[in-house]
Amino acid sequence: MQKRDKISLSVIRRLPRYYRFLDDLRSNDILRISSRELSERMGITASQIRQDLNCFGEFGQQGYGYNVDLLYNEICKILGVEKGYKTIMIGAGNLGRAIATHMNFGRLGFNLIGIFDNNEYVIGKKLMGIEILPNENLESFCGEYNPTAAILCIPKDSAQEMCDQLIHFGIIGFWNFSHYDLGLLNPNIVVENVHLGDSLMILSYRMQKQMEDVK
Amino acid sequence: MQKRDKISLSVIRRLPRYYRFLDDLRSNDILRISSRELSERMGITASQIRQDLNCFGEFGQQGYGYNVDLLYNEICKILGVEKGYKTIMIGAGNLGRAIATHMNFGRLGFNLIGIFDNNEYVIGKKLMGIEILPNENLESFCGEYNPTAAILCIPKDSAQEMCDQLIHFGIIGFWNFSHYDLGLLNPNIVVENVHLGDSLMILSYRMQKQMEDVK
DNA sequence: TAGATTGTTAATCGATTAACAATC
DNA sequence: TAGATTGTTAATCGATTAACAATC
Repeated sequence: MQKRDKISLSVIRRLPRYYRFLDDLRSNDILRISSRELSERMGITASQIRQDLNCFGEFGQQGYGYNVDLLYNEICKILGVEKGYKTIMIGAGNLGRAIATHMNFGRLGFNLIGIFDNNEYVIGKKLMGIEILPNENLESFCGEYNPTAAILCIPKDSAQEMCDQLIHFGIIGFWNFSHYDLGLLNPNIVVENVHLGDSLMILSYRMQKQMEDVK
Repeated sequence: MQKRDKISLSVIRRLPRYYRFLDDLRSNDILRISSRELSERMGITASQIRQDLNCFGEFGQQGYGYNVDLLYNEICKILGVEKGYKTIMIGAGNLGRAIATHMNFGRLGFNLIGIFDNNEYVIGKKLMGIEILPNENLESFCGEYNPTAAILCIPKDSAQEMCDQLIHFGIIGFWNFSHYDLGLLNPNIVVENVHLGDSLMILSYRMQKQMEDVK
Protein backbone atom coordinates (compact mmCIF):
# COMPACT_ATOMS: atom_id res chain seq x y z
CA MET A 1 0.00 0.00 0.00
CA GLN A 2 2.65 2.43 1.05
CA LYS A 3 6.18 2.95 -0.24
CA ARG A 4 7.44 5.57 2.20
CA ASP A 5 7.47 5.27 5.95
CA LYS A 6 5.85 8.42 7.18
CA ILE A 7 3.57 10.32 4.89
CA SER A 8 3.19 13.98 5.66
CA LEU A 9 -0.19 15.46 6.45
CA SER A 10 0.29 17.89 3.54
CA VAL A 11 0.26 14.98 1.13
CA ILE A 12 -2.70 13.28 2.80
CA ARG A 13 -4.76 16.45 2.72
CA ARG A 14 -4.33 16.58 -1.04
CA LEU A 15 -5.48 13.02 -1.66
CA PRO A 16 -9.23 13.68 -1.58
CA ARG A 17 -8.73 16.43 -4.11
CA TYR A 18 -6.97 14.05 -6.49
CA TYR A 19 -9.80 11.65 -5.85
CA ARG A 20 -12.39 14.23 -6.86
CA PHE A 21 -10.56 15.27 -10.00
CA LEU A 22 -10.07 11.67 -11.06
CA ASP A 23 -13.72 10.92 -10.45
CA ASP A 24 -14.52 13.84 -12.71
CA LEU A 25 -12.21 12.58 -15.43
CA ARG A 26 -13.87 9.17 -15.19
CA SER A 27 -17.33 10.66 -15.63
CA ASN A 28 -16.02 12.40 -18.70
CA ASP A 29 -14.73 9.09 -20.07
CA ILE A 30 -11.12 10.18 -20.03
CA LEU A 31 -9.01 7.04 -19.82
CA ARG A 32 -5.49 8.35 -19.31
CA ILE A 33 -3.89 11.53 -18.03
CA SER A 34 -0.34 12.81 -17.65
CA SER A 35 0.85 14.55 -14.53
CA ARG A 36 1.30 17.67 -16.61
CA GLU A 37 -2.26 17.79 -17.80
CA LEU A 38 -3.68 16.98 -14.38
CA SER A 39 -1.46 19.68 -12.90
CA GLU A 40 -2.93 22.25 -15.26
CA ARG A 41 -6.47 21.27 -14.36
CA MET A 42 -5.77 21.32 -10.64
CA GLY A 43 -3.57 24.40 -10.49
CA ILE A 44 -0.59 22.66 -8.93
CA THR A 45 2.76 21.46 -10.32
CA ALA A 46 3.21 18.17 -12.14
CA SER A 47 6.20 17.55 -9.91
CA GLN A 48 4.02 17.67 -6.83
CA ILE A 49 1.54 15.22 -8.28
CA ARG A 50 4.27 12.72 -9.10
CA GLN A 51 5.89 13.15 -5.71
CA ASP A 52 2.59 12.75 -3.91
CA LEU A 53 1.57 9.61 -5.77
CA ASN A 54 5.00 8.06 -5.39
CA CYS A 55 4.56 8.07 -1.62
CA PHE A 56 2.16 5.20 -2.16
CA GLY A 57 3.35 3.35 -5.21
CA GLU A 58 4.23 3.51 -8.87
CA PHE A 59 0.90 3.98 -10.55
CA GLY A 60 2.05 5.55 -13.80
CA GLN A 61 3.84 4.43 -16.88
CA GLN A 62 6.65 6.27 -18.64
CA GLY A 63 5.59 7.75 -21.93
CA TYR A 64 1.93 7.10 -21.20
CA GLY A 65 0.92 8.80 -17.95
CA TYR A 66 -1.63 7.45 -15.54
CA ASN A 67 -4.62 5.24 -16.22
CA VAL A 68 -7.49 7.24 -14.73
CA ASP A 69 -9.53 4.30 -13.56
CA LEU A 70 -6.59 2.50 -12.04
CA LEU A 71 -5.36 5.59 -10.22
CA TYR A 72 -8.85 6.37 -8.97
CA ASN A 73 -9.16 2.90 -7.51
CA GLU A 74 -5.72 3.09 -5.91
CA ILE A 75 -6.59 6.36 -4.16
CA CYS A 76 -9.88 4.79 -3.13
CA LYS A 77 -7.92 2.05 -1.41
CA ILE A 78 -5.37 4.43 0.09
CA LEU A 79 -8.11 6.57 1.61
CA GLY A 80 -9.92 3.48 2.80
CA VAL A 81 -13.31 4.68 1.61
CA GLU A 82 -14.48 1.12 1.10
CA LYS A 83 -14.17 0.40 4.84
CA GLY A 84 -17.57 1.79 5.78
CA TYR A 85 -16.72 2.52 9.41
CA LYS A 86 -19.75 2.14 11.64
CA THR A 87 -20.59 5.66 12.70
CA ILE A 88 -22.83 7.41 15.18
CA MET A 89 -23.90 11.03 15.23
CA ILE A 90 -24.28 12.95 18.48
CA GLY A 91 -26.53 15.96 18.24
CA ALA A 92 -29.42 16.17 15.82
CA GLY A 93 -29.96 19.92 15.78
CA ASN A 94 -30.01 22.00 12.61
CA LEU A 95 -26.46 21.20 11.67
CA GLY A 96 -26.58 17.53 12.63
CA ARG A 97 -29.73 16.94 10.63
CA ALA A 98 -28.27 18.72 7.60
CA ILE A 99 -25.03 16.75 7.78
CA ALA A 100 -26.91 13.48 8.17
CA THR A 101 -29.07 14.11 5.13
CA HIS A 102 -26.58 15.96 2.98
CA MET A 103 -23.44 13.81 3.18
CA ASN A 104 -23.06 10.71 1.10
CA PHE A 105 -21.47 8.71 3.91
CA GLY A 106 -21.33 5.47 2.00
CA ARG A 107 -19.15 6.90 -0.75
CA LEU A 108 -16.88 8.57 1.81
CA GLY A 109 -16.05 5.50 3.86
CA PHE A 110 -18.62 5.70 6.64
CA ASN A 111 -21.83 3.97 7.56
CA LEU A 112 -24.19 5.94 9.76
CA ILE A 113 -25.92 3.51 12.11
CA GLY A 114 -27.09 5.64 15.04
CA ILE A 115 -28.17 9.17 15.91
CA PHE A 116 -28.39 10.55 19.44
CA ASP A 117 -29.72 13.70 21.03
CA ASN A 118 -30.98 14.86 24.38
CA ASN A 119 -33.73 17.10 23.14
CA GLU A 120 -37.09 15.50 23.79
CA TYR A 121 -38.53 17.16 20.70
CA VAL A 122 -36.29 15.24 18.34
CA ILE A 123 -35.96 11.93 20.21
CA GLY A 124 -38.02 9.26 18.50
CA LYS A 125 -38.09 11.08 15.17
CA LYS A 126 -36.37 9.54 12.19
CA LEU A 127 -33.52 10.82 10.06
CA MET A 128 -32.45 8.90 6.98
CA GLY A 129 -34.43 5.98 8.31
CA ILE A 130 -32.62 6.08 11.66
CA GLU A 131 -34.53 6.67 14.87
CA ILE A 132 -33.01 9.38 17.05
CA LEU A 133 -32.23 7.94 20.47
CA PRO A 134 -31.53 9.68 23.79
CA ASN A 135 -27.88 10.02 24.83
CA GLU A 136 -28.44 7.70 27.77
CA ASN A 137 -28.73 4.86 25.28
CA LEU A 138 -25.22 5.48 23.97
CA GLU A 139 -23.44 2.97 26.15
CA SER A 140 -25.74 0.06 25.45
CA PHE A 141 -25.85 0.93 21.76
CA CYS A 142 -22.07 1.02 21.46
CA GLY A 143 -21.84 -2.20 23.44
CA GLU A 144 -24.15 -3.88 20.99
CA TYR A 145 -23.04 -2.45 17.64
CA ASN A 146 -19.41 -1.36 18.24
CA PRO A 147 -19.26 1.80 16.13
CA THR A 148 -15.76 3.17 15.61
CA ALA A 149 -16.47 6.72 14.42
CA ALA A 150 -18.55 9.56 15.84
CA ILE A 151 -19.80 12.81 14.37
CA LEU A 152 -20.13 15.50 17.00
CA CYS A 153 -22.72 18.18 16.28
CA ILE A 154 -22.99 19.39 19.85
CA PRO A 155 -22.07 22.63 21.64
CA LYS A 156 -18.51 23.45 22.55
CA ASP A 157 -19.00 23.03 26.31
CA SER A 158 -20.09 19.41 26.17
CA ALA A 159 -17.65 18.32 23.48
CA GLN A 160 -14.68 17.24 25.60
CA GLU A 161 -16.80 15.33 28.09
CA MET A 162 -18.73 13.57 25.34
CA CYS A 163 -15.47 12.74 23.58
CA ASP A 164 -13.99 11.14 26.70
CA GLN A 165 -17.12 9.10 27.16
CA LEU A 166 -17.14 7.93 23.57
CA ILE A 167 -13.48 6.93 23.70
CA HIS A 168 -14.50 4.79 26.64
CA PHE A 169 -17.23 3.23 24.49
CA GLY A 170 -14.68 2.34 21.80
CA ILE A 171 -14.84 5.26 19.38
CA ILE A 172 -11.48 6.07 17.79
CA GLY A 173 -12.39 8.56 15.06
CA PHE A 174 -14.12 11.88 15.56
CA TRP A 175 -15.58 14.24 13.03
CA ASN A 176 -16.03 17.26 15.20
CA PHE A 177 -18.21 20.28 14.41
CA SER A 178 -18.33 21.68 17.93
CA HIS A 179 -16.14 24.82 17.69
CA TYR A 180 -13.72 23.16 20.05
CA ASP A 181 -10.28 21.70 19.36
CA LEU A 182 -10.63 18.07 20.25
CA GLY A 183 -7.80 15.60 20.32
CA LEU A 184 -5.05 17.83 21.67
CA LEU A 185 -4.61 15.50 24.61
CA ASN A 186 -5.22 11.94 23.50
CA PRO A 187 -2.86 10.61 20.82
CA ASN A 188 -4.76 7.33 20.47
CA ILE A 189 -7.73 8.85 18.72
CA VAL A 190 -8.07 10.52 15.35
CA VAL A 191 -9.87 13.81 15.08
CA GLU A 192 -10.94 16.00 12.21
CA ASN A 193 -12.00 19.30 13.66
CA VAL A 194 -14.25 21.16 11.22
CA HIS A 195 -14.19 24.82 12.07
CA LEU A 196 -16.69 26.47 9.78
CA GLY A 197 -16.34 29.73 11.66
CA ASP A 198 -12.58 29.76 11.07
CA SER A 199 -13.12 29.32 7.37
CA LEU A 200 -15.52 32.25 7.31
CA MET A 201 -13.11 34.49 9.24
CA ILE A 202 -10.33 33.62 6.82
CA LEU A 203 -12.65 34.66 4.00
CA SER A 204 -13.25 37.91 5.85
CA TYR A 205 -9.52 38.56 6.17
CA ARG A 206 -8.88 37.80 2.54
CA MET A 207 -11.78 39.93 1.29
CA GLN A 208 -10.44 42.84 3.28
CA LYS A 209 -7.01 42.29 1.77
CA GLN A 210 -8.44 41.97 -1.73
CA MET A 211 -10.31 45.25 -1.37
CA GLU A 212 -7.17 47.05 -0.18
CA ASP A 213 -5.21 45.69 -3.13
CA VAL A 214 -7.78 46.89 -5.64
CA LYS A 215 -7.74 50.38 -4.19
CA MET B 1 -2.25 47.11 10.64
CA GLN B 2 0.51 45.04 9.13
CA LYS B 3 4.26 45.01 9.68
CA ARG B 4 5.35 42.57 7.03
CA ASP B 5 4.64 42.80 3.33
CA LYS B 6 3.26 39.45 2.40
CA ILE B 7 1.73 37.30 5.07
CA SER B 8 1.70 33.61 4.33
CA LEU B 9 -1.52 31.66 4.19
CA SER B 10 -0.17 29.36 6.91
CA VAL B 11 -0.14 32.27 9.32
CA ILE B 12 -3.55 33.53 8.28
CA ARG B 13 -5.11 30.12 8.71
CA ARG B 14 -3.94 30.09 12.33
CA LEU B 15 -5.43 33.47 13.20
CA PRO B 16 -9.00 32.29 13.83
CA ARG B 17 -7.64 29.68 16.18
CA TYR B 18 -5.80 32.31 18.21
CA TYR B 19 -8.99 34.29 18.17
CA ARG B 20 -10.97 31.39 19.63
CA PHE B 21 -8.45 30.64 22.34
CA LEU B 22 -8.25 34.29 23.33
CA ASP B 23 -12.02 34.52 23.45
CA ASP B 24 -11.97 31.56 25.77
CA LEU B 25 -9.36 33.16 28.02
CA ARG B 26 -11.47 36.30 28.15
CA SER B 27 -14.57 34.39 29.22
CA ASN B 28 -12.46 32.86 31.97
CA ASP B 29 -11.39 36.34 33.11
CA ILE B 30 -7.74 35.74 32.35
CA LEU B 31 -6.15 39.13 31.77
CA ARG B 32 -2.66 38.29 30.57
CA ILE B 33 -0.92 35.36 28.97
CA SER B 34 2.62 34.57 27.89
CA SER B 35 3.42 32.98 24.56
CA ARG B 36 4.71 29.98 26.48
CA GLU B 37 1.48 29.38 28.35
CA LEU B 38 -0.67 29.95 25.27
CA SER B 39 1.56 27.56 23.36
CA GLU B 40 0.93 24.83 25.92
CA ARG B 41 -2.81 25.32 25.73
CA MET B 42 -2.83 25.31 21.95
CA GLY B 43 -0.32 22.58 21.35
CA ILE B 44 2.05 24.69 19.24
CA THR B 45 5.41 26.35 19.97
CA ALA B 46 5.76 29.69 21.72
CA SER B 47 8.13 30.70 18.97
CA GLN B 48 5.45 30.23 16.37
CA ILE B 49 2.98 32.34 18.31
CA ARG B 50 5.44 35.20 18.63
CA GLN B 51 6.42 34.94 14.98
CA ASP B 52 2.81 34.87 13.85
CA LEU B 53 1.75 37.85 15.91
CA ASN B 54 4.79 39.85 14.88
CA CYS B 55 3.63 39.73 11.29
CA PHE B 56 1.01 42.25 12.31
CA GLY B 57 2.52 44.30 15.11
CA GLU B 58 4.10 44.31 18.52
CA PHE B 59 1.27 43.40 20.81
CA GLY B 60 3.22 42.05 23.77
CA GLN B 61 5.40 43.46 26.47
CA GLN B 62 8.71 42.02 27.61
CA GLY B 63 8.55 40.44 31.02
CA TYR B 64 4.74 40.57 31.00
CA GLY B 65 3.40 38.73 28.01
CA TYR B 66 0.24 39.68 26.15
CA ASN B 67 -2.83 41.47 27.43
CA VAL B 68 -5.62 39.08 26.49
CA ASP B 69 -8.24 41.70 25.77
CA LEU B 70 -5.93 43.86 23.74
CA LEU B 71 -4.66 40.95 21.68
CA TYR B 72 -8.18 39.68 21.12
CA ASN B 73 -9.23 43.05 19.79
CA GLU B 74 -6.20 43.31 17.56
CA ILE B 75 -6.92 39.95 15.97
CA CYS B 76 -10.53 41.04 15.61
CA LYS B 77 -9.33 44.01 13.58
CA ILE B 78 -6.81 41.95 11.59
CA LEU B 79 -9.50 39.45 10.60
CA GLY B 80 -11.90 42.26 9.82
CA VAL B 81 -14.79 40.63 11.62
CA GLU B 82 -16.30 44.01 12.40
CA LYS B 83 -16.82 44.71 8.68
CA GLY B 84 -20.11 42.85 8.39
CA TYR B 85 -19.91 42.21 4.66
CA LYS B 86 -23.34 42.14 3.07
CA THR B 87 -23.88 38.53 2.14
CA ILE B 88 -26.30 36.46 0.13
CA MET B 89 -26.87 32.73 0.24
CA ILE B 90 -27.60 30.72 -2.91
CA GLY B 91 -29.33 27.44 -2.27
CA ALA B 92 -31.66 26.87 0.67
CA GLY B 93 -31.68 23.09 0.78
CA ASN B 94 -30.81 21.07 3.86
CA LEU B 95 -27.29 22.36 4.10
CA GLY B 96 -28.09 25.97 3.23
CA ARG B 97 -30.84 26.14 5.82
CA ALA B 98 -28.60 24.63 8.50
CA ILE B 99 -25.75 27.00 7.69
CA ALA B 100 -28.10 29.99 7.72
CA THR B 101 -29.52 29.11 11.12
CA HIS B 102 -26.41 27.64 12.70
CA MET B 103 -23.69 30.18 11.94
CA ASN B 104 -23.34 33.35 13.94
CA PHE B 105 -22.62 35.49 10.90
CA GLY B 106 -22.53 38.75 12.80
CA ARG B 107 -19.69 37.67 15.03
CA LEU B 108 -17.77 36.29 12.07
CA GLY B 109 -17.77 39.40 9.93
CA PHE B 110 -20.78 38.83 7.71
CA ASN B 111 -24.32 40.12 7.46
CA LEU B 112 -26.77 37.79 5.72
CA ILE B 113 -29.23 39.94 3.79
CA GLY B 114 -30.67 37.64 1.13
CA ILE B 115 -31.39 33.99 0.42
CA PHE B 116 -32.10 32.54 -3.00
CA ASP B 117 -33.28 29.22 -4.34
CA ASN B 118 -34.99 27.85 -7.40
CA ASN B 119 -37.14 25.27 -5.68
CA GLU B 120 -40.75 26.39 -5.65
CA TYR B 121 -41.32 24.61 -2.36
CA VAL B 122 -38.94 26.85 -0.45
CA ILE B 123 -39.42 30.13 -2.32
CA GLY B 124 -41.46 32.51 -0.19
CA LYS B 125 -40.63 30.75 3.05
CA LYS B 126 -38.60 32.57 5.66
CA LEU B 127 -35.22 31.69 7.18
CA MET B 128 -33.84 33.79 10.02
CA GLY B 129 -36.43 36.40 9.12
CA ILE B 130 -35.30 36.51 5.50
CA GLU B 131 -37.69 35.60 2.70
CA ILE B 132 -36.29 33.10 0.25
CA LEU B 133 -36.39 34.58 -3.26
CA PRO B 134 -36.12 32.92 -6.66
CA ASN B 135 -32.74 33.05 -8.39
CA GLU B 136 -34.16 35.23 -11.14
CA ASN B 137 -34.35 38.05 -8.60
CA LEU B 138 -30.59 37.91 -7.99
CA GLU B 139 -29.63 40.61 -10.47
CA SER B 140 -32.12 43.20 -9.28
CA PHE B 141 -31.40 42.37 -5.64
CA CYS B 142 -27.66 42.81 -6.11
CA GLY B 143 -28.26 46.00 -8.05
CA GLU B 144 -30.24 47.39 -5.16
CA TYR B 145 -28.32 46.14 -2.10
CA ASN B 146 -24.79 45.56 -3.41
CA PRO B 147 -23.79 42.48 -1.43
CA THR B 148 -20.09 41.60 -1.62
CA ALA B 149 -20.08 38.01 -0.35
CA ALA B 150 -22.00 34.89 -1.37
CA ILE B 151 -22.48 31.52 0.26
CA LEU B 152 -22.93 28.77 -2.29
CA CYS B 153 -24.95 25.78 -1.13
CA ILE B 154 -25.73 24.49 -4.58
CA PRO B 155 -24.77 21.41 -6.57
CA LYS B 156 -21.37 21.06 -8.16
CA ASP B 157 -22.63 21.35 -11.74
CA SER B 158 -24.14 24.77 -11.35
CA ALA B 159 -21.39 26.24 -9.15
CA GLN B 160 -19.08 27.69 -11.80
CA GLU B 161 -21.88 29.25 -13.80
CA MET B 162 -23.46 30.77 -10.71
CA CYS B 163 -20.07 32.05 -9.61
CA ASP B 164 -19.46 33.79 -12.93
CA GLN B 165 -22.87 35.38 -12.76
CA LEU B 166 -22.35 36.59 -9.21
CA ILE B 167 -18.95 38.08 -10.05
CA HIS B 168 -20.77 40.03 -12.69
CA PHE B 169 -23.23 41.23 -10.05
CA GLY B 170 -20.38 42.51 -7.88
CA ILE B 171 -19.65 39.61 -5.51
CA ILE B 172 -15.97 39.29 -4.62
CA GLY B 173 -15.98 36.74 -1.79
CA PHE B 174 -17.31 33.20 -2.00
CA TRP B 175 -17.92 30.69 0.75
CA ASN B 176 -18.37 27.62 -1.35
CA PHE B 177 -19.93 24.35 -0.19
CA SER B 178 -20.53 22.91 -3.62
CA HIS B 179 -17.92 20.08 -3.86
CA TYR B 180 -16.27 22.03 -6.64
CA ASP B 181 -12.98 23.94 -6.61
CA LEU B 182 -14.00 27.46 -7.37
CA GLY B 183 -11.59 30.29 -7.95
CA LEU B 184 -8.88 28.44 -9.83
CA LEU B 185 -9.33 30.79 -12.76
CA ASN B 186 -10.18 34.23 -11.51
CA PRO B 187 -7.55 35.93 -9.33
CA ASN B 188 -9.80 38.91 -8.57
CA ILE B 189 -12.13 37.02 -6.30
CA VAL B 190 -11.59 35.38 -2.96
CA VAL B 191 -12.83 31.86 -2.38
CA GLU B 192 -13.02 29.60 0.61
CA ASN B 193 -13.89 26.15 -0.65
CA VAL B 194 -15.35 24.06 2.15
CA HIS B 195 -14.95 20.41 1.25
CA LEU B 196 -16.71 18.48 3.97
CA GLY B 197 -16.30 15.26 2.04
CA ASP B 198 -12.54 15.75 1.87
CA SER B 199 -12.38 16.16 5.61
CA LEU B 200 -14.30 12.94 6.09
CA MET B 201 -12.05 11.02 3.71
CA ILE B 202 -8.99 12.29 5.54
CA LEU B 203 -10.55 10.99 8.74
CA SER B 204 -11.06 7.65 7.02
CA TYR B 205 -7.41 7.52 5.97
CA ARG B 206 -6.17 8.40 9.41
CA MET B 207 -8.46 5.92 11.18
CA GLN B 208 -7.17 3.18 8.93
CA LYS B 209 -3.60 4.22 9.75
CA GLN B 210 -4.36 4.38 13.46
CA MET B 211 -5.80 0.88 13.44
CA GLU B 212 -2.75 -0.49 11.61
CA ASP B 213 -0.44 1.15 14.14
CA VAL B 214 -2.30 -0.36 17.09
CA LYS B 215 -2.06 -3.84 15.63
C1' DT C 1 13.12 3.68 -33.01
C1' DA C 2 11.77 8.46 -31.36
C1' DG C 3 8.83 10.90 -28.30
C1' DA C 4 6.66 11.19 -24.12
C1' DT C 5 6.41 10.91 -19.46
C1' DT C 6 7.39 8.69 -15.40
C1' DG C 7 10.04 7.93 -10.85
C1' DT C 8 13.54 9.90 -8.28
C1' DT C 9 17.42 12.68 -6.93
C1' DA C 10 19.08 17.26 -6.17
C1' DA C 11 18.17 22.21 -5.55
C1' DT C 12 15.32 25.65 -3.86
C1' DC C 13 12.18 27.71 -1.23
C1' DG C 14 9.45 28.63 2.77
C1' DA C 15 7.95 27.60 7.32
C1' DT C 16 9.08 26.31 11.93
C1' DT C 17 12.02 26.25 15.83
C1' DA C 18 15.87 27.77 18.65
C1' DA C 19 18.53 31.24 20.61
C1' DC C 20 19.36 35.49 22.65
C1' DA C 21 19.85 40.47 23.08
C1' DA C 22 16.60 44.01 24.29
C1' DT C 23 13.61 45.66 27.68
C1' DC C 24 9.66 45.81 30.63
C1' DT D 1 17.52 45.62 40.49
C1' DA D 2 16.53 40.69 39.06
C1' DG D 3 13.38 37.84 36.60
C1' DA D 4 10.48 37.21 32.94
C1' DT D 5 9.27 37.40 28.43
C1' DT D 6 9.15 39.71 24.28
C1' DG D 7 10.73 40.74 19.31
C1' DT D 8 13.91 39.26 16.06
C1' DT D 9 17.79 37.02 13.95
C1' DA D 10 19.88 32.70 12.82
C1' DA D 11 19.57 27.68 12.31
C1' DT D 12 16.93 23.86 11.15
C1' DC D 13 13.65 21.36 9.16
C1' DG D 14 10.33 19.99 5.77
C1' DA D 15 7.84 20.75 1.60
C1' DT D 16 7.88 22.11 -3.11
C1' DT D 17 9.97 22.51 -7.50
C1' DA D 18 13.37 21.50 -11.02
C1' DA D 19 16.04 18.41 -13.56
C1' DC D 20 17.04 14.27 -15.76
C1' DA D 21 18.11 9.38 -16.34
C1' DA D 22 15.20 5.42 -16.93
C1' DT D 23 11.86 3.29 -19.67
C1' DC D 24 7.49 2.57 -21.80
